[in-house]
Amino acid sequence: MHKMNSKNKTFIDKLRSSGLRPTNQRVEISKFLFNRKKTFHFTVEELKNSMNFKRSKKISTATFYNTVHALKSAGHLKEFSLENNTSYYDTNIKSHHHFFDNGKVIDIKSDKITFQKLPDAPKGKKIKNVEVVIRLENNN
Amino acid sequence: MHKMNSKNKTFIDKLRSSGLRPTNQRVEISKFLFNRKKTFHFTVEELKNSMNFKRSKKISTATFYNTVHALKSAGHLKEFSLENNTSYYDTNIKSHHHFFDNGKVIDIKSDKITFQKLPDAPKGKKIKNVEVVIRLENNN
DNA sequence: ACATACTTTAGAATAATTATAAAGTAGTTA
DNA sequence: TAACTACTTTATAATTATTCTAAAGTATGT
Repeated sequence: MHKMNSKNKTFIDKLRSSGLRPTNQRVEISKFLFNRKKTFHFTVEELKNSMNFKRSKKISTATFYNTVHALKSAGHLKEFSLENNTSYYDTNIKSHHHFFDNGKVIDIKSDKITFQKLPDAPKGKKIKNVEVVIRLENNN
Repeated sequence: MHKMNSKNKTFIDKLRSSGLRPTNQRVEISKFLFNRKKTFHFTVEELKNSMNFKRSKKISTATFYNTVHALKSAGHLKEFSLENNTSYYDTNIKSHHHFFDNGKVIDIKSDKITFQKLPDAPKGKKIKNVEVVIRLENNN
C-alpha cells in the first residue's frame, strides 16, 4: 500500500538520487527542507529540534545526520561554515554568496556580485567555485 | 631578573595589548606565532602539537586556547572556518582572501581580487568586511 | 509472502572546545 | 625585599557537534 501523492514525488526523487530509500523519516525530512518558497538555512540540531518539536514519535539524531549528509553529497544541499564549529546547510544550491550578520545568514544572489579581477589558480589546479562572505555590522 | 631582548618586545606588546600578562608560556606562543616571515595558518591542536613536541615541560591545552582566543579578540590573529568543525587562525590579519585546496589554505593578497559589483548592505547595517574563498580542484 | 540488503535507533565513542578549581606567579605596595 | 592580591596555569571534568555500533525494523525485488 503506497501513500504517495504527486507532491511527494519530488522529495522522493531527491532521496533516491542521493542513494537513499524513501523511508517515512527521510520523506518527512525532505519535505520539511524543500517544500518551501524561500531558501532555508539550518544546522542539523536546528532541523532536528524544529521537526521533532511537535512529533510524538521523534526521529533520531543519527537519521537527521545521515539524511542531511547524503542530500548534501548528492548536491541537494550546500554546506557552509561560520566561526562556531558547526555545519550550516542551505537549500539554495545555486552558486551564491552570503551576508553574515551576527550568526544570521542572508543569501546574496550570484549576479549581485561580479569580479573585476580574480587570481589564477596555482599550476595543476583549477577553480571549482568562488564564494563571497560579506560580514555586516550595525550602522552608526 | 628580566630576560628580554629587543626582539621579544614585540611579542610581549601583542600580549599586553590583548590584556594578557606576558608569562613564559604566552611569550613562547607569541614568538612561535609571530616570529616568522611567512604568514602562518593553524588550528589550536596543530599549534599545541608543534610547540609541545620538543618540550619536556608541556604547555597545557587550556593555555593554548586562552592565548589564541585573546590574541584573536585583540585583532592579532584572524579566525576562519573550513567545513570540518575546527577553527583555523591566520597570523596575517590584513584583509585578504584564501584558496582552499582540500584542507590546505593559501593566502591571496587583497589586491589580487577586485569587484565590479557588490550588493548594498541591508538598511541599518554596513559592510564590515568582504572575504572571498576560492575552492580549488585538480586539473583534468 | 520471502529473503536480503538497507534503515532506524539508542547509546557509546570521538573530537574540539570551554569550564572548574586548586596550586603557582606577576606586578604592586609597603 | 616581603607580602599581598589578582591573574595564570594546569589537570581534569563538562559540553557540544558529530560519527560509530550493533540490534531490531522495513523497503523492495522475486
